[in-house]
Amino acid sequence: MPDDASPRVSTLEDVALVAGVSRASVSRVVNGKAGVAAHIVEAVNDAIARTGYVPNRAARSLVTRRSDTVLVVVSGSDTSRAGPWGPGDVLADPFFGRVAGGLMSSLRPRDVHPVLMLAVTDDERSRVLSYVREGSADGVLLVSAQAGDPLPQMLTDAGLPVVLFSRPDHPLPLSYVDVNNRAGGALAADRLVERGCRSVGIVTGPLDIPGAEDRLVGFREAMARHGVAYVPSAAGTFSVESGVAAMSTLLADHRVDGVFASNDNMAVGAILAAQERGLTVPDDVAVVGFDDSTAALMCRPTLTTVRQPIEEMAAEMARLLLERLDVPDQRPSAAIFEPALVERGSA
Amino acid sequence: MPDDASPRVSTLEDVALVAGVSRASVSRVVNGKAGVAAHIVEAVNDAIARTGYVPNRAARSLVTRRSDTVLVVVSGSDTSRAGPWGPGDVLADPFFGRVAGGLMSSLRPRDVHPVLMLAVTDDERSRVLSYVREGSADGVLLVSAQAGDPLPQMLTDAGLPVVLFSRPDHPLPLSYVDVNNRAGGALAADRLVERGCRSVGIVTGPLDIPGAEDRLVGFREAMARHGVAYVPSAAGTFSVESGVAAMSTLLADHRVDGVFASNDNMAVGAILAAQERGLTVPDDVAVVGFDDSTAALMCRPTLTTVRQPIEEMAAEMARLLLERLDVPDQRPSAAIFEPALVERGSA
DNA sequence: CCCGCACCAGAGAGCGCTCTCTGTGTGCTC
DNA sequence: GAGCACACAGAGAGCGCTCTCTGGTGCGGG
Repeated sequence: MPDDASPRVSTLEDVALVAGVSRASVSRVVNGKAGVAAHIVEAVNDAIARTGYVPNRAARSLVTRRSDTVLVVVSGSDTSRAGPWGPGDVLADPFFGRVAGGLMSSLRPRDVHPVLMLAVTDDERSRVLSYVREGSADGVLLVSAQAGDPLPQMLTDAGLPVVLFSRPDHPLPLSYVDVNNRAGGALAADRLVERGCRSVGIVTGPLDIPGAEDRLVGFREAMARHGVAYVPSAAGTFSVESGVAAMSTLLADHRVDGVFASNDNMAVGAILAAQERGLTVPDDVAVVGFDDSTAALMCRPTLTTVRQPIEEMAAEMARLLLERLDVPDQRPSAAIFEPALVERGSA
Repeated sequence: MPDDASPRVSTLEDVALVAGVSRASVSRVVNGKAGVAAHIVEAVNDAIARTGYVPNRAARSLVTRRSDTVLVVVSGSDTSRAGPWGPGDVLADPFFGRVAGGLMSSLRPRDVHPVLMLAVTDDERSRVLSYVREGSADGVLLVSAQAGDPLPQMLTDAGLPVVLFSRPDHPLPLSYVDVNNRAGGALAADRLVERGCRSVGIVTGPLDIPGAEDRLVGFREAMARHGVAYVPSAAGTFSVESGVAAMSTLLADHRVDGVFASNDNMAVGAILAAQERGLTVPDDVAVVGFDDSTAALMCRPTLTTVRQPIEEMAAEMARLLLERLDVPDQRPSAAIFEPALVERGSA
């Protein structure tokens, strides 16, 4: 530590001394407590300015038993969402950054700070528990990209405040935010039918992920409503390459003229695969994506896609946790967001 | 807090009581200090297991004056890197996630945790300073996407340990990691020339960003070496759309047959713009990108691009900070990584 | 005029931990 | 067998803060 200028950083005590009041009064002023005489407030603020006082968070946290910190856990196997960019892959998906941005918009006004943690191994999972047990964080915001993730269960068992992004894969007494995936699938189906597609297919995500399953179900239900009983499907892994592969089999086996891909990455892959076969999008085959991510504007034609308001969802997720921390004995609640179709060129 | 199961979380004292030793001994065992008799170690570990003891980080931090936490600051104006996805845009670029992943790979083994902070306003910048002043973080890892960012200066002035991603725009006594941008520009030039391009252009990033400037300089120098004195340029903002726009003017004004775009997003835009004009990539016009990001595989042809090892760079950045924290009186150092050309379809 | 009450500043304990310092027991040397 | 050094456990202070509790002051009412 560079102790050149300041041999020791100033404490409450120092401020009290300079202001000629007691530590308690300084504390009251610093924390904006009511019932302090104006002249004392002034003297203290003056002393604070003069000493450059900054309250020590560890000391405060020790007595208040609050860290004003939440743990943001990204829990997924390394290969589930993104490409071969090494460990920490999950983070390379812009999805993650958007979630982070949304979280921060709720956290910042409350002066709560997010600390990032990856949890793919068992060891890492137990570290998550320890971290909040040791009082380093007040709660957990969990973004799980993994099917059968034991972490939600572990956290509720431990009685720790947690909010999930996406519905957990089996019912648990905890809060989460999600998009109405069924409705999203229906939106895509309606669009494809409206365009006059006669033979539609779907590129799904990994079906052990509830959201991916729901999008499929919603899509199929809507197609059934339109009188189409059978919808061929091919599963992908949410990556561009998997979209290319899935689309290729769909095209080869079923000569589809309309496809719903369960996320934008795979939709981009689907467009690429179609074009490679000499097909024109959207005339020969229409493609609808899901997410409205940055990828939607990276392809031609640009992607018609089902938008999920990730930033807002993440913001709400943080808000739910904060609320839970303020009022501990709350029942868990779910916030479900309605998706919207964004019409661009591909369908 | 759900005090159902545990009325109070167990402390060192409790463990000491159970183990029948002193607090000091427990502390020694917990921290793996040498010189503790085997039977005591055993008794303590046993007691820890039985009580479910987890050390309180605030208390520890209060006395050690170490938080085992570093601040990861993303400092940039909201609009500099990514698209119109609202506030927190900077994070939507996969670039950020890759950096985060790289950082964590160095931080995790040392059990240091990253807390995330955005700094675009003055208020937020001063919060960064406060945060480490109040002992909440031991140092700062700064990813600045902004030209003329005052934060590096502020941090060095305050004498706080900081490491930058990318060379600061004016010389400062601090450590940073960067890629050899000049060499990267040269790699792109060599490739274009090698392909037989006779009229090359460059889509630059914002030229007040040192890295963008360096890529331009490196590219021009190499072209000069190949006997080409003049290289037309058009500036973009690192976004896909800006790449489309810049490429369009280059194509219209200079009929280029080879282009170097200063990042992959803009390179994708360049390909799109070329194809919109009925040109074939790479035959009519070759395109080289920079980064080797996820976008490189989202277009057809796939992107030939100058790879910068973002994860490794970020990992090194964290390592530099950790080192600086261990040995405070170190001179700042720079770690420059060599870029490499990744050959794919576009050039 | 004196008592009581409201209001607000100060004193002091203590949050859970680390770390220095002291004390004790052991094994060694002479 | 006495003295000494060494190894290791325990006692205790104190990190910077919050918060309860106490006590002093000034006012109004009886």
